[in-house]
Amino acid sequence: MVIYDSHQKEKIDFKPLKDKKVKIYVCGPTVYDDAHLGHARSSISFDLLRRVLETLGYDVTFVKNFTDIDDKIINKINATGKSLEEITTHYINSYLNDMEALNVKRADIEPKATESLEAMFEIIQKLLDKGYAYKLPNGDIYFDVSKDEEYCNLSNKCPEDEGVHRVEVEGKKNPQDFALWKACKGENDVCFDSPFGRGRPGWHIECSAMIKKHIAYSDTKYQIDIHGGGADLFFPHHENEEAQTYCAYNQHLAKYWMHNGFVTINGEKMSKSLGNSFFVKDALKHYPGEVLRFYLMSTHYRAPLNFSEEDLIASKKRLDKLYRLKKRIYGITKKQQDKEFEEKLLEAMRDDLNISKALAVVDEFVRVANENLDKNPKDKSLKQKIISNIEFIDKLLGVGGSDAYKYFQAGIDEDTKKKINEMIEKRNEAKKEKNYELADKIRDELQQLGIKIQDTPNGTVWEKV
RNA sequence: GGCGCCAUAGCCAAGUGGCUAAGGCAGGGGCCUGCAAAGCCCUGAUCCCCGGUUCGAAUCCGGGUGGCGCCUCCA
Repeated sequence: MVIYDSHQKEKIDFKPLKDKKVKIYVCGPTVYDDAHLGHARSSISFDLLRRVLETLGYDVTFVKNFTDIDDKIINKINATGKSLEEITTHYINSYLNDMEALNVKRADIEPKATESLEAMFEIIQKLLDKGYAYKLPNGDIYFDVSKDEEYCNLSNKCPEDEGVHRVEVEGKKNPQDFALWKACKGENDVCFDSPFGRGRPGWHIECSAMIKKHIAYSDTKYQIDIHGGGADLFFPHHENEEAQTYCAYNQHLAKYWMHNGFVTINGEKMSKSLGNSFFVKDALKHYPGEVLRFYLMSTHYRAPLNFSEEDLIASKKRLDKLYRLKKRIYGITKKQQDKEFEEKLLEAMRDDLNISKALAVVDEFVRVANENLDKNPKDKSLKQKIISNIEFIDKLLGVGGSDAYKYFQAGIDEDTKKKINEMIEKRNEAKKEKNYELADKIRDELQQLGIKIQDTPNGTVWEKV
């Protein structure tokens, strides 16, 4: 496996810290709102990584956190009058539902920040003891970047002079210093007890703590193998995580850093502050999760993906072809492994998740399979290989696993299905009597209902347009 | 202002020094079909511009132009 490391800025051979074990931590969402397509893409990107590693035989431990305490959540509490728990539980469930629809595997561990406070206290205490952190008179605790010689080596993105904006707080030693602990700010704040007084954690400390608590090695140069997240998290979030962990434990945080590119709309980053968010749950009203997944993963994970419905439709047509092939071999249950195909697909994906190459391999497989089925419609061995290959595609890429008929008939209720079948029956009778005028009329009627039919050797089948 | 990323056919998108620049969508032609649909076959770009390195560059270097991101919460 070769992956692109954001820190070294090049593709490098992946070698786990220990044996065949791989520990991955991905920054999950802050749960104050529904997931948008950007969350979906990030999730799918790292889901692909996980699937490839697992298929390669690695023993993967995958952790994705929920940030369930932060300013936006507090704002929501104050705006709605609901409790923290109510709000975060609601959005966590919503997120998990969306990701399930996108066929993203659940993480092995899904820690919440509010349940990892002890681990944060430990890090903060160590940083205070070692002189890497200082407490202000108001109770806030800051990380002192000037004490960390390695600060900024990870992302290399620290501004030398004044940045455009920065959180200004009275008493901070350096503008770049960031909060480890924020003292309670009054009635409308959400606060927890701590050895440093009541307050709440800074954002960056949460991830360092959850990593330490759940998966970190303590006897290696790095705590985990891979740390992932959106490209916007590289600086300052990941830089700060690394600084805290390194200064507290004298271990680097992760051996490999991976960052996914953004989903953009009209070329601009999709984000809540820009007001151009596109929620997953809304997209799911119009397109099946699998179609959405296929579209979002069809651009390499590091490149930006400019969302367009036109491209999504084009992408769906590509997936349709896989399912039409699957329909052609419907009913076959025996499998015959096709090692050559699996190796080809895997080879593409193990090159830093080269999805374009992988999908080209899938396209070629579909084309050749159709060609061979045209020539030898009864070739059992061929059909068994096709079944096996589609299963492998599902395992590795997370698409193609649905029932082929249901895929094309999604969103059509039973009554309508019955009606469609009756019309097709009538048309077939008309065809038998060579009453093509009537047959064509029925076909037109179906077309008007949004139903496209195909006469095949196995009878007439239909699809929702 | 600091630090980065990107620019390949109508659209999406691989390729990072060398056979005829992958693949998909759309378009055109054909086979198949009662006609369709589906499927299959054929069909398209010299790679943003200028200069350089090299026997040889879309691929490396320099300079432009254009787009985007991070530096503030953010996947």
